[in-house]
Amino acid sequence: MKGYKMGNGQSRIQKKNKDFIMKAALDIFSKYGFRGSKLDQIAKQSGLSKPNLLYYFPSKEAIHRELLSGLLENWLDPLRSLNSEGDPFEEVMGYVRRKLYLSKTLPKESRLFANEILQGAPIIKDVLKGELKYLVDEKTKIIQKWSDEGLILPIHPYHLIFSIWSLTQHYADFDTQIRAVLTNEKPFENASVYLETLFSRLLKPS
Amino acid sequence: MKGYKMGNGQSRIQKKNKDFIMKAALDIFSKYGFRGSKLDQIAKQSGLSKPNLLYYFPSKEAIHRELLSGLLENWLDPLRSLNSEGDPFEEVMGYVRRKLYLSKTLPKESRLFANEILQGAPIIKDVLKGELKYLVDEKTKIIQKWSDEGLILPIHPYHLIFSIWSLTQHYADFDTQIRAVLTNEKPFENASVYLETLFSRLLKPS
DNA sequence: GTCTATAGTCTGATAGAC
DNA sequence: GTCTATCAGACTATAGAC
Repeated sequence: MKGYKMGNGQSRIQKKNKDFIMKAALDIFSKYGFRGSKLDQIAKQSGLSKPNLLYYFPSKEAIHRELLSGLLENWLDPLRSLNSEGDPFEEVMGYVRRKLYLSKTLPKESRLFANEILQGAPIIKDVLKGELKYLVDEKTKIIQKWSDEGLILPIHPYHLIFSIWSLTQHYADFDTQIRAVLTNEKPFENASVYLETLFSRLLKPS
Repeated sequence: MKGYKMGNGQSRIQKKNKDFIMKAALDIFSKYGFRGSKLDQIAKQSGLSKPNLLYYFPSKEAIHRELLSGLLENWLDPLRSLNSEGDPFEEVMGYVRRKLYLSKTLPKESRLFANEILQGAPIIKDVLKGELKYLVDEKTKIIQKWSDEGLILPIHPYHLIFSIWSLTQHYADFDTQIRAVLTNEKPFENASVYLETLFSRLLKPS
């Protein structure tokens, strides 16, 4: 086994250590943002020494960029699969469910994204104005059509998308506040039921 | 006029400089969080020298704490005035309108709050678990009663509050993302109409 | 009250032994 | 590949002149 290389030219150990670093970096960057995060913390959290971090990555910024770019695909995919051929309400609700699932399973990634946006999106601004805007423009056309045809209630398609983003991501991003208020409940389980009701009343023709 | 003191023992100039500092600090802290913000930036932004900042405030942390505590009253008040004697839908909608107005007029304060929550609320956790939780517990009882009596549609009162928080604050906190997608629109004006529709369909008995 | 100068600490990154 | 040692710059905060 010794000397065995992975497909991308990295040994098992290299891959494992890179994973440790990425996991630790996600912990720290998602909490404190880029400038508030220190390599010392990430080193400690990952169990590696600070110079060793910089053996695997050229700089602090490189770690941060790699985290963000790994995140973006995950973030855009749920909207991509909204299908113009499907049942209108189920398609929108499917998007809601996928976004809520992301918030539940990847809350730190959600907070990393939130931190980036709060700072004015210095790194991903181009993606937002390009790929994201293009995707939203496409999908809102579909929603507008459904709305015009009476398959769902009349709705502002862009703000519908924004409300899906806000309602689902809130459970990850403001987790601390929600748990401070809800002491005896599992937030995500009731959120799931609540959002079904909300979007049903918002969109289903009666 | 020379030597005139304000009621709290501060001269006009002192008050004015403190204001400059607080305004600059809000700009910086709301973007980068506490640890990501540097006194140099705040000094430059406020037009004062760095040692002069520390003449008015004992430390960087003191500036941050004063910003947060000044914010909290603003943040809790809109919920406080939800009145059990009023018209149920109008009372909830009034809360939505007040929160959206805060997001529109104080977006930086909203992002300062978001940053504090993302970091696990190290400073205001006690307020969240105390004052905020108490307030939410009280108001959700009122909403539950309205719901039980059929004055509004059946609803999970806590998640209704969360959805009001998320939908209104999103327009301030994720402003960068929204403006990247919506290039030809004034977000807050359409948000106002959209949220009227959303909460009307969600709550009004038909 | 405001400044320059600087103390003392922290931070990202590098050098070099093993 | 990983470590110890350390550099150069940045950071919060203080001292002391004016």
